[in-house]
Amino acid sequence: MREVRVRFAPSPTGALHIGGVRTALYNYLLARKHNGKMILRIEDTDQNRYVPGAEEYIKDALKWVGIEIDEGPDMGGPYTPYRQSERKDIYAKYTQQLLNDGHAYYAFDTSEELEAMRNRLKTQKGANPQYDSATRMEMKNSLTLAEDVVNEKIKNGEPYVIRLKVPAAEEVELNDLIRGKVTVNTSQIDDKVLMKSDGMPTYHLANVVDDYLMKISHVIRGEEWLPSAPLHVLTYKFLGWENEMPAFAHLPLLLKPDGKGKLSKRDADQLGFPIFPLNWTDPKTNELAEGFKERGYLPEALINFLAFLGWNPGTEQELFTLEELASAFEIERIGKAGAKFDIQKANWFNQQYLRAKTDEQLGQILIADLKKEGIDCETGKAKAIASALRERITFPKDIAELGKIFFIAPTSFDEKIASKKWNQEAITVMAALRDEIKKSGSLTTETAQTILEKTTTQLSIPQGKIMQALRLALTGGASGPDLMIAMALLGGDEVSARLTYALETLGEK
RNA sequence: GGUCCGUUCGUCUAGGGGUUAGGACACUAGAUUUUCAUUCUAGCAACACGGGUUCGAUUCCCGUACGGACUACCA
Repeated sequence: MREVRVRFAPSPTGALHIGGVRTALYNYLLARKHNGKMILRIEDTDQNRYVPGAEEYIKDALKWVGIEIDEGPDMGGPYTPYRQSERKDIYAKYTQQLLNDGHAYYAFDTSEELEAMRNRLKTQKGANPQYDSATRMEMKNSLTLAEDVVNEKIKNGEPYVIRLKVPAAEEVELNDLIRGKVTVNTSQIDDKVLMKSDGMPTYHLANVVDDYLMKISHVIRGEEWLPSAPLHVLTYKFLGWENEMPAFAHLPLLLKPDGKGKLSKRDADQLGFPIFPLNWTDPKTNELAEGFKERGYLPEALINFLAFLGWNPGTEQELFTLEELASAFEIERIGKAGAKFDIQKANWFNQQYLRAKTDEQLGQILIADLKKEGIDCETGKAKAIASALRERITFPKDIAELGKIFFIAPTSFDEKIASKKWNQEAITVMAALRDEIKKSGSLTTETAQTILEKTTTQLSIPQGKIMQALRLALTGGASGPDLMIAMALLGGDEVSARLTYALETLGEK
């Protein structure tokens, strides 16, 4: 088998979509599995859609999820440059070859003329409204115009494009690694523009030329390319590269969670989850789209989740590191059908990976988040809080959100719980408990438990009846970590102060 | 409209001519946790439809339906 060389070839037209991240991931996994190379190629041949900052964003996003690039615009490589706008003369050379061999031709039709042709054909039953073997002889091109007229037009600087001369009726076969044999008749393919009037190649030409020159072994890309893949095969043939043609694998699309159709930013916004890996500010609208990173998703969780959207190892293992994914990955195990994007599963992965962190790591997250709110927390305490909270967090920010109660006393109380649980019994116990705690000095998980037991037995009130009232008094809410641990973390003084405040505020009603 | 691609629980999927069609997320219930969460156990729940082929089809073939992609001097 030849050296595995794959490429991720995004267009810098905006933020990298989550689907693009998955495409990059599958490419990367194949490269890693076979000790091959991962190439980043920037496909910036459309000057109208170019968005400043997009290329940087793409690189940052790949870096964040852990996809490493072996060759690309920044680090270079044996087939430099890796930005298509810098390869114009290369494309010109091969376009000329195609022209010389009679596989391509000049076309001078204006956009109005093209539109008129399409409109005319649309009304005819059975006709494809496209520039192809059936229509090209009616158009203005080097096939219909005399040679000297063509030369004259070019000399005068008239705008022209170069089109591929697709044969009339041939079966073009393509063996897709995911879909198997795909056959298309050339009568369905139009004479695609290879070179635009601004001298830039189109995707169809640039992608074939670059994949060949960069010795790409596998083209793994989205399903939206499947219909034009036969055209690319044809181009390889015309260029004489049929034997070096890469293998193709067209990935199923990522679909919207509800309903039908492919996942769009709109759907994500509506359902309240990100679609870009990192924060992205649209330079046109100045609108900020929050990224998975900023939303609290761990890169390893996102990757694991994404990998399973359309692929699975065939075993029952669900949690995979990037390295494990790479060794388990097989193109043949990629599914054919589109996968709906289920953010709940992503959340579950995130929870799994977050919990796998140590108390130290979680404690550091807590310290950093608290600092933003002007709260200082020493590492020992942070670790203890993290340990108490670790089972109840999905996102890193949850630690500080839940842990805040250890630093900020409640100023208000959940009314529902108060009306249900703050009764005479509770008040009696709370008051007694406060007095006991005041006397006892320091508080540990064990002493808190002992004091609570002692107090409730003395008053002969079952503990279970007042636990929620106690939590309410201490935290203002109805849920949280183990109460004894919470009391020890708070310390005797703070506990009695909070009990006093609760007794005063909630009163006897 | 045309071309191409697809269709197993609500979702991600395993499987594959004879299976109690398996797992995970979500959901529901019970246990544990003197609360909540966690954890554990159980439950709910799927082969789009119609024809073939076959002793037998969810699996193979053909249609139909539905869905998607493409149909630009965008990628």
